[in-house]
Amino acid sequence: MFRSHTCGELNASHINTQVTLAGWVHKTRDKGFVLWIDLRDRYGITQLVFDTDRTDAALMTTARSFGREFVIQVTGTVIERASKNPQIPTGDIEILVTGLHLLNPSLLPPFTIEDATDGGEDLRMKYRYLDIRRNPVKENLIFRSRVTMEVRNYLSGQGFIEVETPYLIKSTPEGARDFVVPSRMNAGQFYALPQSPQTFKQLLMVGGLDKYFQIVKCFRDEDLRADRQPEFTQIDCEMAFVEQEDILVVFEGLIRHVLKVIHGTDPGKFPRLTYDEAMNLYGSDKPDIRFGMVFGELTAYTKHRDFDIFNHAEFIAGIAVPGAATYTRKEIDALTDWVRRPQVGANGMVYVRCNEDGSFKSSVDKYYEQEDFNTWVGLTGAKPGDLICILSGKKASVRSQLSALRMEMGRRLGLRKPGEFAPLWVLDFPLLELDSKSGRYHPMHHPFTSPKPDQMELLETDPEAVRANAYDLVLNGNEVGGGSIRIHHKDIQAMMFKRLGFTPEEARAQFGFLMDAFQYGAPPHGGIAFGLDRLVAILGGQETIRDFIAFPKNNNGRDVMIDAPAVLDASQLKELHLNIEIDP
RNA sequence: GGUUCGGUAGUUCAGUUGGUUAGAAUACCUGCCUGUCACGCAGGGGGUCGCGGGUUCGAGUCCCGUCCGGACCGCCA
Repeated sequence: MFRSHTCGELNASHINTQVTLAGWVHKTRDKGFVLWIDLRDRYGITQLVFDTDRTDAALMTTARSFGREFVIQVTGTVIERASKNPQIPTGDIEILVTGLHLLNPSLLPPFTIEDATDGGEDLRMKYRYLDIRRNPVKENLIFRSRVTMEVRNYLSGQGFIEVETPYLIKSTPEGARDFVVPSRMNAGQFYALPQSPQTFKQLLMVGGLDKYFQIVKCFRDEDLRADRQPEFTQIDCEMAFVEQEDILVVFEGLIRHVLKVIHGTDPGKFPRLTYDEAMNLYGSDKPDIRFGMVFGELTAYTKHRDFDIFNHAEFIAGIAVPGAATYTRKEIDALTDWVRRPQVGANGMVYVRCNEDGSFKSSVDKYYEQEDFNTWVGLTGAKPGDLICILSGKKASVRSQLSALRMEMGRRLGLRKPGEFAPLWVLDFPLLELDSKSGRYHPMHHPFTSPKPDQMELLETDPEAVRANAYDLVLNGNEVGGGSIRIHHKDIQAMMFKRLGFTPEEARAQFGFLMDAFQYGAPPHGGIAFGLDRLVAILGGQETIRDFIAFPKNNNGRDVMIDAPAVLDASQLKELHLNIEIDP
């Protein structure tokens, strides 16, 4: 028996029992006459004690020789501490050690194994196995496991079955870039790793499985972010014989179940906004609705004076930042610089200070009258003490810039509270987007998404006006899930590919298997997929998903621990029929 | 592809206008310490200032290039 107890479970009720523990030497405190070792494992820390009165001298010498992160096994008696530590669960007791066994020594770790480690990100990733010993990372991984378990519990309870779909599939030029895998047995041919199991789950519906889910790795060869990894996990779901409302109800239930079990909270029925409403109110299709600052559109109320910038702008909108009227000129200038950064891209910012006495101070005082400001106050919902920030320009640009400003001010004012969860559905997404570079339409969700039934003919006359049976689940300003009711008729799917610029031959080559399947009694179906990494990070109140992934990749898609990706040796390349030339 | 911040002791960082022997904290080592738990006290070791080039009497500091890391824009059906 390696251990009789863990390092987290002993307390006063165990006093006088003989125990065997195993774990890592977390910290040693040597007072000369007495020596303590904090022994750590996954479950907690238990204090070992050695002293000159009660401990064999040789044993004490051995204990002194142990360094940080040595793995040891100890036997001893649980005794009451002379001075207790109320900070930790095991703080009432300690182990008077009678036997000591070194299981494995350790090199000195390159950073401290503590909650507030001195290690930087890069170093922690290189020695991730040490990083995982730290509470914050360990707790996140345990948290993820709990969330995943609850997802399985809920979906299983709803009659879903988990089916695995293949990882080695076929590349398609649509959407994100594929990771590809060369085929040794088929010279010159490549598999692609799935960006999602989309077509397979639809085929499972044709197969009659009715309610499917899978917690599955997906792969996208695109640039990374704090909340984006090249391989990530989705909760992938599909149902047959459903319409949109059925999906919303089932998966709203999933999120509410998880929130209830994990956090003991229930946000109630989720609010719903159409895409158009979300864009008008928040300038974003994934608004954080934990706070207000909704957009006031001022375009029609700014054109009657001599202010050229507004007179020439396509779109003018403002938000009322609560309590920010006290901002100094310097602070407002800094804010203006912030929105002018290339990442935001505004040309400038007009402000109106709404003073407590009802007067206004604005950067456009010489062009506009008090009555104009009163109109703007009405449109933005500003209160005395607020600062109205106004951006102007192209409609799409102003929306994204003002949304960025809104999120930033929400953050600065502490309105984006980590423990608060504000989910909502965003519905009725546009089916298609015009790609300005290629001049082609591409699907906003994916090419299997069904248009609203009454808008089929618009597909030819006004494609951008067509709305889809597509929906996103948004949580605290993040898209955590998205899905749609799919096309299940071959003819409609063919028409969609045509609209997207596929020739019939291309459509057949890439998705013939799907359209064939649709001819054999495909049921109406739809589904949704949740980004598990992001969902877990948000539920855990954190911004970055990396510490919810055991072995994440860095900004450049590298695993710095195993040093991947790496070059292949010549024999391996030959076997794969590959001849590599690197672009200079 | 781009913007931006950073790279100095094992680690996290400071380093002024370019000027003496590059500092602090922490970690580590040694000694002391009768109840610690962020233990304390005294002492000690520890540096190719990412790399290459340039300017200069003199470069951690300025310039150019490059590599590495973080955040972001594009991208992510």
